[in-house]
Amino acid sequence: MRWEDLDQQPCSLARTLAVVGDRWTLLILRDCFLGVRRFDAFEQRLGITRHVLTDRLKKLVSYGVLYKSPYQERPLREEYRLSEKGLELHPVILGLVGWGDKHMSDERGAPIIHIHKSCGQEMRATTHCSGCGEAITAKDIKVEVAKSWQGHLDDFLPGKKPVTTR
Amino acid sequence: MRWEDLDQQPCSLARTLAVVGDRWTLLILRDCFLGVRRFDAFEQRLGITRHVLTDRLKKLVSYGVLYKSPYQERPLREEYRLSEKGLELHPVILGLVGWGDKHMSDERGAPIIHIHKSCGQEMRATTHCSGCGEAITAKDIKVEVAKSWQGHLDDFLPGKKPVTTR
DNA sequence: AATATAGGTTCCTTTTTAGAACTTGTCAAT
DNA sequence: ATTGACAAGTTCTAAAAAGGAACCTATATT
Repeated sequence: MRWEDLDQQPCSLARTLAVVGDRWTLLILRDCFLGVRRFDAFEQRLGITRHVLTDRLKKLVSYGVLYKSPYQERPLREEYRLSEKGLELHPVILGLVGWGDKHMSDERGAPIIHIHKSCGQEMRATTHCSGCGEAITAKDIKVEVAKSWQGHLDDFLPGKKPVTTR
Repeated sequence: MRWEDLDQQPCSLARTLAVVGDRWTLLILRDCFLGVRRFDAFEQRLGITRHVLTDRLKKLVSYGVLYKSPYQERPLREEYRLSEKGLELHPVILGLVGWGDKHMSDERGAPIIHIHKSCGQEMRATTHCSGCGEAITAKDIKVEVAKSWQGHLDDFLPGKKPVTTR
């Protein structure tokens, strides 16, 4: 599979990765969520090369995750801000941070804490079913091909029981 | 910043990306969650080159996200399975899929649906505060440096109010 | 006239990835 | 006994992406 075809794949995960699935994009978005908006600020904080940064910002703008907003004229200078679509990536960031807090921390623990403004508590993100509101884990979910895709995706879900050769 | 240093960064997002932040790893993990376990199955489903697949599987095993489990001897054959640590990446996958379902679908809608086994309903994932249980969005959260890191991370959070030059 | 600033672009080198062929141990068929 | 198939790799070369440094443009400041 070539990378440029990823956003045409019949899989929402693949299509999302076409936008955020490279080496740098999620780090750029992390900084966006922390309030970073300017080219040189991203460059200095991330140690990314200018060439790659230009390319990633362009891509994020073209997908509508960020938008450019002028903060001065003469000479025109623009900053990059999260769109509504971009803000909706926050659960992904929280998920990655939460896993890292738990599994990748050293003896000093998590470097950053998240405070839920409305209840004031330090929080981690938990994932719930939109239907019943209950918290879920991987084993609580099963997947099926959507009706509108049946017949076009038959080989996507592997056989339920992987064949054990003996 | 070089990629190999990412898992030493004082940021849980960066450390998680050291494990899953490259072009292919999350697609491999998607297939793991769908029940794929064998080298050649990953290869055929993803169209990934064998060289890169070998490397990514090795890395995932070394980080404890997958483990190898023999399914035959003579010749020894092993399959790759999600560890508990790997299963805990499910919220990340659900977050990415959910965003793609909403923002990257074509006219046929989401290809795959998720069913919450215990309530039987088709679901999307929602993200909640572990403290009060309420659903949250990006704007409901603020971040702070953890006490154990104060003094070592002062420049990580940018100034609250980005300086507007005019 | 020289310097600084923000946001790039260009050029060259190094690292990754793609694509295809080759390897190894075992079994089944000719 | 030889040939072929299978699973899970490894090894090669070529192409694509990323790293690193210098250069560019418009404006404002010294």
